[in-house]
Amino acid sequence: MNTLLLRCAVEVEKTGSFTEAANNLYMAQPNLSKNVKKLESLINISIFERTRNGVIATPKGKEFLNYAKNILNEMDRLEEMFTKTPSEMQSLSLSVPRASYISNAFIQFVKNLNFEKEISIDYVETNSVQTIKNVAEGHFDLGVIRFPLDYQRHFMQYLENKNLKWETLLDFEFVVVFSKNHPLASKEVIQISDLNPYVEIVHGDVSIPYMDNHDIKNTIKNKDGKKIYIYERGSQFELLSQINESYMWVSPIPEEILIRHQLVQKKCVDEKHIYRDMLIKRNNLDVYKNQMSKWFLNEIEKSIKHILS
DNA sequence: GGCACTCCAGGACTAACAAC
DNA sequence: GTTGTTAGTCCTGGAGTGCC
Repeated sequence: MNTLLLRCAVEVEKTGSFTEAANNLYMAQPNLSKNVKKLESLINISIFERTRNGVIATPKGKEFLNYAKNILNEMDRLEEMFTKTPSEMQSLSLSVPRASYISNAFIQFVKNLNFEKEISIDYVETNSVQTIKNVAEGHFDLGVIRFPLDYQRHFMQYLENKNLKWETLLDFEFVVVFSKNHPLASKEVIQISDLNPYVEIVHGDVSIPYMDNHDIKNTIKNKDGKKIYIYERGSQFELLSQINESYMWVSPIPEEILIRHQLVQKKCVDEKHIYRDMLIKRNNLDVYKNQMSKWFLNEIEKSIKHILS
């Protein structure tokens, strides 16, 4: 008995056809047929019941094939462990919202990479609808989307239509962030009306499934106020730290970033909307098999614990 | 019933390789 | 170089299914 015979039998069970299994294994059908027969004579059982519409495994055959699959998996793991070369590519692509705790996790993730090996990482910050598109179309491995819980139904329907899986990362209330020199910086209790005299910095490409831009802008609080729309996160911190009259609604920011940019964040007593950050992935992609994904998600978890502590 | 199609299996043959 | 073994292909046959 050898692993080739086992692979033949396992492939036949997988496809339910000698012909298809032979194609998949790049061998002629008669040879595959002989290999399976040889295996059956070696173990003295019939692994398959041959029918006109293909083959099905017998009860004994199923039992045998389960052992065979375990052996082949172990063989593959063994081979993988000892044939990986130092040049093996570390690759991951992420499409995420503009969130400091996520970028912090990303930095920690990158710090842990092996710089001796090849690296190919894509990290894009964009809106939730674009992230869903990026992941659904296979351009990115993982995505994180953000939406107000009021719009959960829209997003769930959209994710289902795109055949994506999801899991919740974090529910939170937006906090308001501004310069430590902002007139409100010393105020203990902030109300939404306190912000009216000041300039709000807003991400300009907010998007909600099944809603057009006009509808979305109508949902934004303080819609008649003073606004600066930005499309990348670097400018946001520069504006907030340099323009003392500016403020922004954000997810909770890690303390070290606030210190670095000389910012303060405060809860607003009358802001009660809950937002949700959600991890999304394609149905056919088992990201937990991907070591890189695991590392990144581990850093996200740590980052979330950090901002909640 | 006849025919075409599909699937599996067996026989004949070939090529590569190791042992002597 | 010869022989035996192994693993592969090609050709073909048997048998079931679907269609007319």
